[in-house]
Amino acid sequence: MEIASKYDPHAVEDKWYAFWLEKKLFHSEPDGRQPYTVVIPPPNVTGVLHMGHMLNNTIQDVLVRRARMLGRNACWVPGVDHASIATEAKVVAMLKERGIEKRDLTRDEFMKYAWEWKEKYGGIILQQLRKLGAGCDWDRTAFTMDEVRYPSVIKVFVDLYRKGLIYRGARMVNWDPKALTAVSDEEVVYKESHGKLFYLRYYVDNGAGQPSDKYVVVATTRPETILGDTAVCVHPEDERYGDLKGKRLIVPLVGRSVPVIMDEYVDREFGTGALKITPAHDVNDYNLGLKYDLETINIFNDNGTLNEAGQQYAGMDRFACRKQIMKDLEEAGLVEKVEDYTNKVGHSERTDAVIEPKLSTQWFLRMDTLAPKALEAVESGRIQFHPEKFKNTYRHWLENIKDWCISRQLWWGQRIPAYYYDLNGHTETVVAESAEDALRQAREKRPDLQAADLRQDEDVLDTWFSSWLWPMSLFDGIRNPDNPEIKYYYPTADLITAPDIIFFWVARMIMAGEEYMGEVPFRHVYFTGIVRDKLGRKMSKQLGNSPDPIALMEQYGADGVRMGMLLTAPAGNDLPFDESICEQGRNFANKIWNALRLVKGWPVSDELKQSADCRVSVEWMEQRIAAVLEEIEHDFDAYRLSEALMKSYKLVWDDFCSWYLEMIKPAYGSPIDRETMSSTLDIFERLMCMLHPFMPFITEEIWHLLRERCEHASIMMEHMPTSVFYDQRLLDEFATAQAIATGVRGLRNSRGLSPKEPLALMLLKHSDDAPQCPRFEGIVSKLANLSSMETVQSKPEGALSFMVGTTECFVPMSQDIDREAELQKLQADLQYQEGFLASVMKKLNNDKFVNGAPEKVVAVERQKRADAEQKIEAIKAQMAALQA
RNA sequence: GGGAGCAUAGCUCAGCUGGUUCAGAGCACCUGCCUUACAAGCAGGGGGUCAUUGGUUCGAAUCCAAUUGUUCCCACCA
Repeated sequence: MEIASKYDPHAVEDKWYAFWLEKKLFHSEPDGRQPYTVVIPPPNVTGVLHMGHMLNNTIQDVLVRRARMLGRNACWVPGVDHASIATEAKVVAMLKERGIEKRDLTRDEFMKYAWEWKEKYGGIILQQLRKLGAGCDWDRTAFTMDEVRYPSVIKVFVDLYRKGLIYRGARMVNWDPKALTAVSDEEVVYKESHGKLFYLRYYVDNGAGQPSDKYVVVATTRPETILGDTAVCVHPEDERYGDLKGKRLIVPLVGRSVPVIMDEYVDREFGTGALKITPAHDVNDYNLGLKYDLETINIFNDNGTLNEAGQQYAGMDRFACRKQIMKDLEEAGLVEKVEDYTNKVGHSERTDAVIEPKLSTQWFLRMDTLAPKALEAVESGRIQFHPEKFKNTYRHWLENIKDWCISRQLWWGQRIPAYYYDLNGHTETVVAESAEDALRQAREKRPDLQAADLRQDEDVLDTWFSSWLWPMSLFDGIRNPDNPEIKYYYPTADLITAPDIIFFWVARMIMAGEEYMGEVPFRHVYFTGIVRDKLGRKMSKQLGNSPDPIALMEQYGADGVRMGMLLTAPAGNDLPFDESICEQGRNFANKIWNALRLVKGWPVSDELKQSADCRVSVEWMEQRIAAVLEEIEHDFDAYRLSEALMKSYKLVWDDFCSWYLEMIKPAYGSPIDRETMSSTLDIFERLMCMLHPFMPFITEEIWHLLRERCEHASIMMEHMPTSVFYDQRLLDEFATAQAIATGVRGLRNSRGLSPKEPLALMLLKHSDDAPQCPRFEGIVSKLANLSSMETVQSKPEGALSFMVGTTECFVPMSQDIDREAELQKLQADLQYQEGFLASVMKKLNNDKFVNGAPEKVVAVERQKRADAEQKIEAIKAQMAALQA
């Protein structure tokens, strides 16, 4: 069989992914096995694959493939999120390009366009995940607005409303004037902004609503909001303003007379210590407004322009108005001074528009009963976070949680199932799963009501209000809580997500799970890090610093990219991404490939009997695998995936390729015996199984090339090797053999001796220490190219030496050796050993140590002393021999 | 302003309940090799006062405190 010397992932990857799909190997149905369920964090339907997805989904795939090979019924459910704001923004932009304005469309017309857009462009990311090798059960692909998920969301809304957990209220919300919707606190990003602090004069009311000659200076960053001022506040203990008590002030330009209120909220140190109060446009002012029963004057339209309350400024944009009003204030002589000022201004995460605090009617979900349960689930350990440090963040948030604003002023999403109608001149509300149901309910109060008299709420629900149900709604557990699927697959096993959505999503899923299933939605949460560029910056479209994952996989192979990313990404640690890490993955794939070439290139002989060297080599490799498996299992238990991968990597590259294959390798052209070959294929297979979760494609390919397989066979369905008892003494013995071989190679290297020239090796036998690797002597001879290996009673003349432990090893030289160089080496060695001995002696001469430390520790130190003394003696003897 | 985390080799990180896993790994680097599996490779090698300063202890990378630096989260004083 002719096998190319370089591994080519392209054909291999496409071939096997198609095979897995065709054989439906990712598909799961409930059965008698223990389930292992993972739900994908649903990417935005508008999304395209980025590096964060790569990392996140690779981890999920590793866990799912491993669980399946460990005999569990693995089910990884994929899906996408409708992403209200992001998608609606895209559709609006698309329509705009076609000359259509959203405001000219009816809701139904708009939704038709939106669904068309979704069908055409949505979910590209799911296709891209296939390239990565993601073994999702595609038959279960879900969408947060599909025919199962949509009604589930509505059902939950109605239910929570009936339980009294959902209410409608006037609240100060974060208004996005561009998207024309309220956004949650979590969707506001504060950015440093260089602005001005304006000092304005508020004249004291003379009692008749006219300015007197006295004035108070008030500092503000937003002079345009004076139009909505309804009070000025000072600290009650501020002597500067003591005489203002009970007075009124005239708002500059506006001419309105407003009261002076006194409240400790005011920071006397800031500005002038006098604060203007605009209850409609500032959260804190709003609260003060409530406290002092102040008038609320809303001066803005929803799009951020001034409304009629803005008087002569009506219709202007808020920022244009700010300039104009400053000009007018200057002209009126009402400006005391202007300072440069840097503060943080809230921006909309989605549209980047400056957030406008706005008083509006929104729907809220109460958190006071839901939050404590979610906190308990994590505190009690029913859910474990990896790494654990995120518990702190989680706790802090839940302990200070505010009610969740769940309404959004958009069309793309689940429309809030609240209906309004007139009853005796005021508006009544009914909440119901359908219009028919709402009508039925409403008729109980107003029997003559017609369907056309009911008006459904215009708003939709926050997208997270659908995603928080994801682990349940995927199995239709909301509508049919007793169905066999939800009973089998819930709770899911592991959730893999990024820490930035711990509040948006993780905490809320826990709440929903507790509320609707009475059980947590998952047992473990694995938080990935954030993928950054080499400079430590977050990857973003704007910076253009994000590599195209598809192109990367083209270049390095999906396995290479997966391996490279995982190797450098311990849980919770940010990943500074550099293409070179993919190179390491690609190189590893190539290494495995070439190991296959070597093994498959050997002719096999049935006559040849297995040599003792080969037998012990096989034995060693098997023991070694068992030992590493034990470590890897611990790593997986602790979710240390990168450690597990690194150990697998070294097992294959170092132990298997660099040692084992060299040990059993027949002389060129000679055959290998059947038994060793067969064991080697077994070992190779086992290694491929171990690697398969990390590198699914190449392992499947090689597994098929190693032996004839039946048409339906796949490595995916093989059993993952598990650790068994292993003989540590054999492993130790081999470590000694390795040390000897390495010592000889080092000697050759430093003295420029050819590896082709066979050398004789002598081990100096001390009193009763036998040669330390009896079973591997033949192998050492082969690996180090020794002509002989013997134990001697005394030091040979004219030999180079090195030490393995306390055993001196000699290689006699025919030609003269460079005495000067050898002496120098020995001298350095001597110095080190003497220093080491001194540090040991310091301890042993310390009575407190000898008496205070455990017997075992002291014994170890004594052994160290003995070893060091022996080594020093040996070195000195060698030096003496050289100088003789 | 409040809170949490981190600081070990050039880079990314291990290092569990203080003591032979105590100073480690991978990559990068240096030297020598195109040795018929692999130069995407082989063999060998150098490199760290474990951020700083104190403390506890017979003994500290490991425990405690302070300092410095750094990251993240929360709040958002107009």
